[in-house]
Amino acid sequence: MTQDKFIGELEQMLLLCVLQLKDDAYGSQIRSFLADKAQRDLSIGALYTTLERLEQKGLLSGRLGEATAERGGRAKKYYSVTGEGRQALFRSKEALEQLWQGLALQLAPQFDQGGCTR
Amino acid sequence: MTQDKFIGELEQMLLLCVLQLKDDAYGSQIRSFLADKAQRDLSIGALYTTLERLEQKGLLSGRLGEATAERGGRAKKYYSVTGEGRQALFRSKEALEQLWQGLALQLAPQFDQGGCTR
DNA sequence: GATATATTTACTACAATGTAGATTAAATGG
DNA sequence: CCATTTAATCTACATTGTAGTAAATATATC
Repeated sequence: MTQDKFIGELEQMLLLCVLQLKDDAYGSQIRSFLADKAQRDLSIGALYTTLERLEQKGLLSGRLGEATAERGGRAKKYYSVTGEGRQALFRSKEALEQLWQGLALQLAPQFDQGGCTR
Repeated sequence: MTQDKFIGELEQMLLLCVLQLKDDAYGSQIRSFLADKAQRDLSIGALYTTLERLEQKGLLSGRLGEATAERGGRAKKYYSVTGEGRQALFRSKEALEQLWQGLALQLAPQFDQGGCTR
């Protein structure tokens, strides 16, 4: 076993969302944030399933919030990234950066498709 | 359907390896490159399966090389990244960068674990 | 205070990706 | 030709990604 396993891309993204949202990181906020910043629209189910898995793996920790909702609704579950989660994120970032090394420029000029070819 | 689907992290990495290796991008080279640059060791099977899928999705294109091996051995299959592949890579990079935005610094100071807690 | 309604999480099932071990293919050297 | 080397394919299963539906729980209303 490689011991330090890699995390999936969506998992990475959700960890980052939680970090960014700080004290306001719960389900629907996270979902909106992801859609807004990364143009990635998840269904409710997809979101919570992944959040749950991250918690089980110890990369996120969740605690139920008080019943302080303005309107109605069930209690929110607030998430925060654990030390292990931060480490996982950092490793993924490093790996990707190594592979992108010196490649950014060669990529852009090739973007000439996108529909109309004539 | 969201039309522009996201690719997995390993898929990203393999596409990047192929770009980096240019005219020398075939199985075992890619595998070595990945292990070297990103500390990610794949089994032979894991590698080729993913390469094959990328080809099927049109993100990679492969062509069999001549029988120019120095020693013995089967013909190599050389890969190159298609325009669609470059586009997919670019999108993933953009999304991740958006989410990392302004976060890099807050991460480093937290790296104090790693074994001894006392 | 019973019930409609809003907000949020949990459950269930399936598709796509990630992973590896064993096998096959094809070339060279003796 | 047979052992050896190099490389790719096959088969099977684990992990992640995804979504639809249901359940929980608060407020509003009459």
